[in-house]
Amino acid sequence: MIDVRLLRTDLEAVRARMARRAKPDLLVQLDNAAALDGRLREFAAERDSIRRQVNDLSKQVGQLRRDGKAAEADAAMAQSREFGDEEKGLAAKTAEVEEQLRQILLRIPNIISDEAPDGASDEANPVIRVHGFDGVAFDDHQRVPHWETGVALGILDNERAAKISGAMFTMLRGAGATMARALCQLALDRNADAFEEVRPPTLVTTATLTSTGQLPKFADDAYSIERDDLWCIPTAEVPLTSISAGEILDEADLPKRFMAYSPCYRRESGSAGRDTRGLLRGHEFDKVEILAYAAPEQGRALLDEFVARAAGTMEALGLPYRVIGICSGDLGQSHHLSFDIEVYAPGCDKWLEVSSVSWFSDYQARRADIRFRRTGQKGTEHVHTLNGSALAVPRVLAAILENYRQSDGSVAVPDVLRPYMRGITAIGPK
RNA sequence: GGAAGGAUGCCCGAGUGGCCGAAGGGACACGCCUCGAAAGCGUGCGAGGUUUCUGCCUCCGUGGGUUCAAAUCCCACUCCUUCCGCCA
Repeated sequence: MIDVRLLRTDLEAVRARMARRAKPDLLVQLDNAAALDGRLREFAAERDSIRRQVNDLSKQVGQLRRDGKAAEADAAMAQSREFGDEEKGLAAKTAEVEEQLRQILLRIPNIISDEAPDGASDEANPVIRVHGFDGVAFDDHQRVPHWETGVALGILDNERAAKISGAMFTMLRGAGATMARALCQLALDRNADAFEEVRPPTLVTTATLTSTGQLPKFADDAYSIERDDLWCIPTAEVPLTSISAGEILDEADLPKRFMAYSPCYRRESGSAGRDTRGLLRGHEFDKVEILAYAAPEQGRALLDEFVARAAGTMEALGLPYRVIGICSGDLGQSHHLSFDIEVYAPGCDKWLEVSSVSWFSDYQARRADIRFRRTGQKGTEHVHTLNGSALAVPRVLAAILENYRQSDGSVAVPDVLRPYMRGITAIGPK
């Protein structure tokens, strides 16, 4: 959530920056929030003054009792009781307005970085750079979609996945399953130099899913386990971000970095019928996520580092990729500045989004209440959070099945994966 | 699932209605001492809000309640520990 204080000190500036998201209703919500915040401050001042009088009178009652002045003590008690009643009425009004403000604030998106390009939708996202694609010719044997190759080689069995779990679930078999696991291992190993590996819970509380921004607005996108009031994580970003929820960190410990392999669960409620074939979009998939808590001034450089790490892994895998800048109209609710990495899959002739790397400024940290203290200084500030996919398995796997398909129909295993694949160098028909 | 005990500041820990935002210790910071360090001594040391008048308000797991007054009493919940049951 954004800092309410900005609405008091700089409402016009916030409005101007929020306008770039091209959602007119947002500006109305900003005004509403500012107004509610103003009322709340009046209530607070009033309450403080009542509390003060009650506190004073209560102290007097104690003293008067000790001095044996019963009549005066009773008078003070009566007076204090009146203040108490007044306070109760005020507290009820305050609670109501607080809740109204909270509900609005939870739905107001993050302030966009000035660096994010203007644009209405993903179609306006600029290509920042392309690697391994320009001028490269793809052979006919690479122009086979992975769902055909996968079935032919017996490593992709979505038909049975559907029998087991329904549509949009995938099942990898044999060398396909091995390669999926190898990709995770590769991504973890490539980032182990700087990130602590975590194996987090993948079922989380409502509070945890709210901290990262999925709730309350995007409840339909997540699987919920109502009986136990738990949610399936859509990404390891969710539990990793909440590791230090409610904690105050030392500046010296920043940036604090975590990485995690986890399954990810998504209802894909808004995308029924899109990319349903093969491995492009499933309800459950594996991903390795990298994440950092940072001091604000560290954020921008870390964002570049994260992009470089994700891109470096694609390069190591020998996949053509490009880096995309996310424009103002396409930036997610919690995002301050983001880049996507897409790999080219010649078989389906598509650029597949395999990584999204984002800087959230203090938006998530404020929701999760993660702060840090600067060395030798009093007070605290919210940290900045960043995260990105180090590697999203299914689409990378799809890209490998297409880019590495040989003329005989087999698929060569990229060199960097071979150590993780029990010596398999190529996947041939069974 | 059943039973018992517990949750206090960065950590440990005292505190069963007013004099408690909270003893004491540790850690940490600064100063003294020292060639330097350790030890000693002194000072400081939770967070947030409001204000700038260093005053006021809030926070002792969370949420409610009782009271003139709650860390302290009552209720509910959450989490932790131990034991039993169950079970990978």
